[in-house]
Amino acid sequence: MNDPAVTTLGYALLGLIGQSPRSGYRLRLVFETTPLGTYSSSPGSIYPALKRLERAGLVRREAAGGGKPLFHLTGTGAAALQSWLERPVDAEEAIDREIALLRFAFLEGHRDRTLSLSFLAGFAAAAKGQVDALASFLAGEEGRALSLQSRLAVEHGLASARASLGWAEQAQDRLSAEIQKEKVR
Amino acid sequence: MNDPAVTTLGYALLGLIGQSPRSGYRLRLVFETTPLGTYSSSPGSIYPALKRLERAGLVRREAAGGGKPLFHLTGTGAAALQSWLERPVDAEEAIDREIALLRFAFLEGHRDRTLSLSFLAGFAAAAKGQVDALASFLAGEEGRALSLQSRLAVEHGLASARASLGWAEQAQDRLSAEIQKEKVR
DNA sequence: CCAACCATGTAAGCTGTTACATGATTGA
DNA sequence: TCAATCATGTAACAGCTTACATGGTTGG
Repeated sequence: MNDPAVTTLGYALLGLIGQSPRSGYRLRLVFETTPLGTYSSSPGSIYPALKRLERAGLVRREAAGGGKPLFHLTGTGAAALQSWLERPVDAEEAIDREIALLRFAFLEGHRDRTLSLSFLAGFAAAAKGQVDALASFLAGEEGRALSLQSRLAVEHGLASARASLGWAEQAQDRLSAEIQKEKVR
Repeated sequence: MNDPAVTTLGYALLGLIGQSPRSGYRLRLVFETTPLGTYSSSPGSIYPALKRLERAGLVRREAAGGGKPLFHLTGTGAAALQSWLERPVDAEEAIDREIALLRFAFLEGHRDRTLSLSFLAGFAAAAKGQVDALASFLAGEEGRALSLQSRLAVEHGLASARASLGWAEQAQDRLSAEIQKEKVR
């Protein structure tokens, strides 16, 4: 993590709050009702995480017009989110692709769509790296010594990395197309 | 987990020890040099995990012929491993497929290959369930409201689940073929 | 009025991470 | 002899999970 004090759950919260200010409960519901639920979560993790973000000065509770207080990003919080979003895709993220995908989803908040495109390029490169690494592991000495089922298990990783690679290429096309349409309009 | 006291790392260790007795250091090296490294690890997690398994009576240190002591499975340990391996693939494992794959790799230890085949059938069904869930999420109200990038992020999950499904079908064929060959021989 | 949902928390326990510590053995 | 690798740990810290606790509001 860029900011050592912020976990993946913390960044997910920052990203959601960045989309629109919400209460703790609303944030919890997002995790409960969307595929974002992978970053899990129960009151026992979300509320303390929000408190940490608050203590770190990344979010602020603000009650607008007599309603319940909602969480808003502070300047520092927006900057922390931004720098997390712009981090290059590393090898770790090529293996555990969910975190990278989370970043991709939140990258949409930015006007500058080229950020998303370069993210996809980096993601594709990382996926390709994983494909190559697994393929050469299978072709190498250790790989050839594997039993059928261990080999199949590794091949699953390979198939999964290939799927990610294919997805990234297609996503680049679709995003470019959308950018073109926006230019024309 | 079946046994509440055993984590994924614990089962990975049980599986490896079940393949062949090893020292703590050898076990660590496996994690450092193979794709199993996803279940991570540093001395600070492996040694305490081994100690827990020992305390729980699932493994035993045994020094054969004056060498360094190696970890062996106890009867209880072998039973715990077995029941973990035979657990049906649930929805959670369909999302986070790595744990399921770990079980698949270790299932090879069993003579009875039909266990592996039924595992693959269950895995395929779970993957299909994920595919359907994500597809209907995208087709539903919430899905249609998604921005392009959020939609693409979910589609990545879909592509990944489809890859798993395809892999499982192919794996079933290859495993069946191998079983046929064994019968003939 | 009562159930369901809104809304926010705390506490115990456990596991994993990082970093540090220690000593034996082996090869150049 | 000195560095690398073998080999096994401990300690501090932090985060997540589960379970429990509390009270307001709304609809049938």
